[in-house]
Amino acid sequence: MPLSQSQRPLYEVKANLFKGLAHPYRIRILELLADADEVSVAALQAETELEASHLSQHLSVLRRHHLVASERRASHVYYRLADPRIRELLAVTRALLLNILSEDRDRLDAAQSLPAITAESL
Amino acid sequence: MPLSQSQRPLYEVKANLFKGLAHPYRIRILELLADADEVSVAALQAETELEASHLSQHLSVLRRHHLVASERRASHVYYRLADPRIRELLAVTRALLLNILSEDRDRLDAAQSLPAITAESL
DNA sequence: CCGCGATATGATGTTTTCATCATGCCGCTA
DNA sequence: TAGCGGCATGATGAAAACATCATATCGCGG
Repeated sequence: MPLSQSQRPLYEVKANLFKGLAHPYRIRILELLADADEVSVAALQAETELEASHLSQHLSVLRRHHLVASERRASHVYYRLADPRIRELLAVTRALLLNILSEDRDRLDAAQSLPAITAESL
Repeated sequence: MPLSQSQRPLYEVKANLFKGLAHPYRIRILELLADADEVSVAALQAETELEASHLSQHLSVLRRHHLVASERRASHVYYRLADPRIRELLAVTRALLLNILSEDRDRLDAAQSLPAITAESL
């Protein structure tokens, strides 16, 4: 029997959580859910333009990682974030990313202000 | 030419960041760095018990994702977090994880308080 | 200047994840 | 209850990430 999540070293569980987040479509899905509180699969499909079964697989990954919860009402299924802290996590990530990207841009700008590299300069 | 990070859709860049975090050893490394401000490769190797080149590859991944910065002094190389917000990100993640795990444990406890499943009961 | 300890890079086989397609299940409505 | 729309699951080939080993670089002491 594999170890249950709660008796594995915490850094493994953490890495596992990040694996759940490590795909562009899944980020998009989570951000849609973060903005809207509750979104139907049909709406997600419309927004993401993913093929139904492909979307469904990503939703399944998110469920497996306990990042989203789903509820069936009538013939539609609605998803929402499993925990409000996920919103917080996304927000911190965005802030971090903006820091990193702006430093990148600075480096890029600095590089571009240098003289161009030509065949002769080598 | 591939798109530079800063001109790609943000959700791709975000997913990419999470990919950088999506490995147990890399989490361990980041946590060691988060606690200590600056750690030499030799110390990281001692703590993680990784083979040198294996550790070095993970450090290289972390560098590529701009999560850590390194500096060589004398014959040793020292690593530190590239941005203080990474500490914040790890903290939020820990908090989120504890929420998720405690809910897991609740479900587990509830399940264990039910009568056992036996061959006869099926 | 040579060799050694410390770290990094490259190449390769293996495992994991992704994308796609086919198929299955469920609840609604005719 | 038959059939359809909405969603999920399973199987398969392709792509990416991982682990391991061999090799390369860099600084220092001898």
